Amino acid sequence: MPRKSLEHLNCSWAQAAEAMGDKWSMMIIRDAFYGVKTFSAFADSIGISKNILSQRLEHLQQHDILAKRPIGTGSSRSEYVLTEKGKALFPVIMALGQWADHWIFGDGKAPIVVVDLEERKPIKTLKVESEDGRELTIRDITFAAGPGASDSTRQTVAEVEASLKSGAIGSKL
Amino acid sequence: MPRKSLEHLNCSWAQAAEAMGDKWSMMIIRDAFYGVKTFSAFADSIGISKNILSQRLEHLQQHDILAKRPIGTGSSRSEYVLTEKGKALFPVIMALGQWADHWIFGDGKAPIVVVDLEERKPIKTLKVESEDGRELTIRDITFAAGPGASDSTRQTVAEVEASLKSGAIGSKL
DNA sequence: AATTTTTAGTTGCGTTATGAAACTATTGGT
DNA sequence: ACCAATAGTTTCATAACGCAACTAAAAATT
Repeated sequence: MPRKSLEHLNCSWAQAAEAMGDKWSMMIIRDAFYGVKTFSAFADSIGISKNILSQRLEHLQQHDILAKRPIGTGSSRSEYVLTEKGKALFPVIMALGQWADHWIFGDGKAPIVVVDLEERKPIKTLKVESEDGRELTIRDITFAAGPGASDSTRQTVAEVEASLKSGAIGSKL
Repeated sequence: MPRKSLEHLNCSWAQAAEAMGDKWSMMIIRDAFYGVKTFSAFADSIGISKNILSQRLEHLQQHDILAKRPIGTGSSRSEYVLTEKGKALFPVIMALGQWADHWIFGDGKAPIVVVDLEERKPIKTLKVESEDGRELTIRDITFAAGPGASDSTRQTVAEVEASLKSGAIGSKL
């Protein structure tokens, strides 16, 4: 029984989970944002076995989140850096850190503070907002079938608007 | 060799990864936000084996992300719902979905659209911002030791400010 | 009221992934 | 030329996964 994959699912979160959804990949990405670049620096920083690290670096490269490139010019040694796609995880990583800061460590007890280099002050807490800037909770939104919805349910943006008026597919908590 | 845990690490991301850092937990949380509540609904929705689902629901309860409660009043059957701590993952889940929408499916091809119930329009893309509202990239921030930094490096907010002026511990990408 | 179906799990077992240590090969420093 | 560090790969015991079969209680159906 080969291990189950989520890759075939037409779902953003399934795809995200497949790309970075294990604890080692998450720690490697965190380290990459932190500025860690070399194999042994990753290994030392997160205490991962070298064979597993090797595997995960390969996985993250295949998903175009990390890229392996020669260190400096003309060196045959290499380093791992975030791609554009990887750097785009910035809001995800920040939101996750803020969540743990608040809900695991408690406010004012976070081991690491993320600071804006210009103002030298902690960054703003990420919030979900409507197009016009109202702060939203889970009760204020719904999930609707999008233009890339699977198979026969494919629809245009206009059709999504229509489906929203007549119930949509989302749910209230 | 027991499986390695990140629980002892004094790091927000390690704690977050330990709590929700595997693909099944992520999918269960996504489903919970979507409104899924019962054991079999989770199983059908994400195609997970029942023994693994059982384990993960237990894990998420232990981390106070999900709570098990009787369905309706006086019923002996139960359902799983997000706790306050679980609901606080809202920005994380939204940021992750937006990332995959853009970088895996491509804009305008997302299978699911998250819509503001009031305006009936897609929600705003989450961004990292400074305290005064400037949009920040990874190059605009640094990581500094916080008040809860481990062991001997513990310091006050004032000391963090001071350490920032003299180099800090963060890095540039 | 008796029967069937659904729900919510648990148990057993073969297969896969992980983790520690040992091993290799290349590079950098002295 | 020598020694240490870097960047992995290989080996093997053990833990976790995944399927199928099983159980027990509640809900629905006859």
